[in-house]
Amino acid sequence: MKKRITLKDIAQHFGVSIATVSKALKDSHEISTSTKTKIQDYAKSNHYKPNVTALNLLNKNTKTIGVIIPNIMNSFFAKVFVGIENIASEKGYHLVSCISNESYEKEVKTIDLLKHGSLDGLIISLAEETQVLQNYKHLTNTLNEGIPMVMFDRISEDIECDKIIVNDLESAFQATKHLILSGCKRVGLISVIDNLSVGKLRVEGYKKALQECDMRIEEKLIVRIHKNEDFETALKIVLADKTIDGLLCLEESSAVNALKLIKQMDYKIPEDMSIACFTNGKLLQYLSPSISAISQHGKHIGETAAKMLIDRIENETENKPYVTKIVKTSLIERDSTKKLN
Amino acid sequence: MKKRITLKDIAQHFGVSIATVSKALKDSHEISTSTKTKIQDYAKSNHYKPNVTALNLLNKNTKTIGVIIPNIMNSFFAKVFVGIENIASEKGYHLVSCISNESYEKEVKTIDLLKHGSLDGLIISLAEETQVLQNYKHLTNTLNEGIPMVMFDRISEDIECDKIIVNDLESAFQATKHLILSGCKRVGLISVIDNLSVGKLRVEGYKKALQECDMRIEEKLIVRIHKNEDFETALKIVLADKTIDGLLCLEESSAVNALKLIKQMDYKIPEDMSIACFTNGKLLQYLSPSISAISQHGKHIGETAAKMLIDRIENETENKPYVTKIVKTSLIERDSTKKLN
DNA sequence: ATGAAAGCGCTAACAG
DNA sequence: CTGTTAGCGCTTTCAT
Repeated sequence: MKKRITLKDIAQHFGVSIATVSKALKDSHEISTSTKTKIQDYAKSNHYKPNVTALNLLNKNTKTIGVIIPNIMNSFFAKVFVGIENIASEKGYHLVSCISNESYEKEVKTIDLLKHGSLDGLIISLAEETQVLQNYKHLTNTLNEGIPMVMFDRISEDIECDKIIVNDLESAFQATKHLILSGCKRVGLISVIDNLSVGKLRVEGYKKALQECDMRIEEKLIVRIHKNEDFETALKIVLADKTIDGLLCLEESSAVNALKLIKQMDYKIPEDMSIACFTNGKLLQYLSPSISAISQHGKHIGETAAKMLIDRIENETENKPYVTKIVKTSLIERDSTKKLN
Repeated sequence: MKKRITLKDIAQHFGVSIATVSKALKDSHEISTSTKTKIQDYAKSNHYKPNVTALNLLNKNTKTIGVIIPNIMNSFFAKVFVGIENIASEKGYHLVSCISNESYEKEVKTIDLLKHGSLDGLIISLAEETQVLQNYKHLTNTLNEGIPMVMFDRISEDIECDKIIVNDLESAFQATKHLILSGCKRVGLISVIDNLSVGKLRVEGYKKALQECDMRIEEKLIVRIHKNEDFETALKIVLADKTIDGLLCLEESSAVNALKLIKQMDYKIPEDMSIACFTNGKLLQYLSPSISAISQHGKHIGETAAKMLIDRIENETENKPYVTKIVKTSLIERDSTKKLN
């Protein structure tokens, strides 16, 4: 790397002290106009740029936020990331971003790498594996070391920090009710995220809706599909029961997969089967039929998370109590749950 | 932020010098075993972590790579990002990531923010606006300041650095030929990216294929739709010509949009109209019919870019000539271009 | 108006 | 074996 020009270089060039140069470049009144202009001109034409690392060392902050996301190919997380980036860049913060890839080990390693002083704060959504293991030591340690943290979506009650989530239970409740109101008599649930906190909450919301509508909760209608299991097989087993006429999928990809398979099985949608799902990805509106979905407002979540964190970083003295913000989802009704006349 | 423990703190605690502590923690042979163990134990139980900023200042590197991407919601860029992240984290580099949002100004601002010393290298794909303005001063400056850079996909010939691209021209050529071989007599082209270098190359490839097949190149079959123009209107104007029976879309979203509209116009696909497009997003395989697409192997591009950059960073002395790597795309044939019997 | 000195946290050469 | 010193690039008192 070509050596960058420093204050020292400029000082030597003019035979003045480093302090003078520093002040001159800051337009300090302590320095005579003539020295100031000659130094400023020289600095400019030689592309002097202050060394951020040195400033960080001095100021003990880095204007950098760490972002740990399970999977950027997931449209919800991508949207959150966009939101975080919006606010961060607006407020002059850098984003050091990592993809945990749902791995506990990667998450731990990443945090370890990040927190060694190069970071003012952290925004994180837990890896699936971490939620399964429920081992949060890497996070509590980070907090104990005084690094502010905001968790979103996949959080843990056991960690004391600011959080931002959606009303998962209620959203599932509403979506299920929507399916029932659109004519479904027997609604199944498909979860490939039963390991996640949000997955469990959504199941509860589903159950609550059934209860409220005086429909029986049948465990066999709740299909939990894990990583190593075959989606198609699992789906077909449930759908052997031909009275099922509605499906709540707890995330986008299982809805898309289900739609494809169900169409192949010669169901008509929504006539024979209605489908709704969580996470309003771009995909859903283009499918035939388009799929009704719960929008989690990812961008807004990201923006809020960034604001909360930056607020925490910049007002550390205040010692505000931790808050958990809840973002209300929106149900976007599409053809897959069209009411039949 | 709670104050982190430093070498100085440890030194004071034991009444030894900072240097001794530093060496002890490095398990230096210069230090007696007893001092080493007591210092190491104390450091461990007090969660001593070296201050990375101080080390960066000392070593004049940051183990940090800047990544500037036009839009993370685009599946190609998301895949590239995943690839970059893979390699970077494997080699112990952080990623400072920014989304330019296709804006020249954001790109310039970002680079300005990043390059002031907190960054060992940069990976970038140009914003659309930047490619239109063809103003690359922010990039050439960065290079002149000795910061290694790798450009991918949306590059400029005017910038001297390592690059990695796909064979856009040839890919379009092959896709067009594929449309023709599957029975199309008159192939239109839809470009919403005519501003981009890659867009222009793809048009050339399309033309080349027509020529080779002795088909006339008709400018009116080449639809260039810009940001402020209405996609639907533009598409319908071309499709007033009912003899068009094939469509090459230069990126994913226009293919998806076109499919939807064309289906609404009661075309049968692929019987009446075949469609192929660039960028193999997750969407395409789930549409009815599924759309044939050119995979640009984003993840591989990302990995390659990261490797090239890190190589450049870690072997700066060598002064290797700049290379442009070309990644070969793959055409994934799906139902939208099924050959008719 | 300018400069000397201390210090941010750490390392490394050199002394003792 | 341990300590002193200088220095990475910069800012900020405090002298002069």
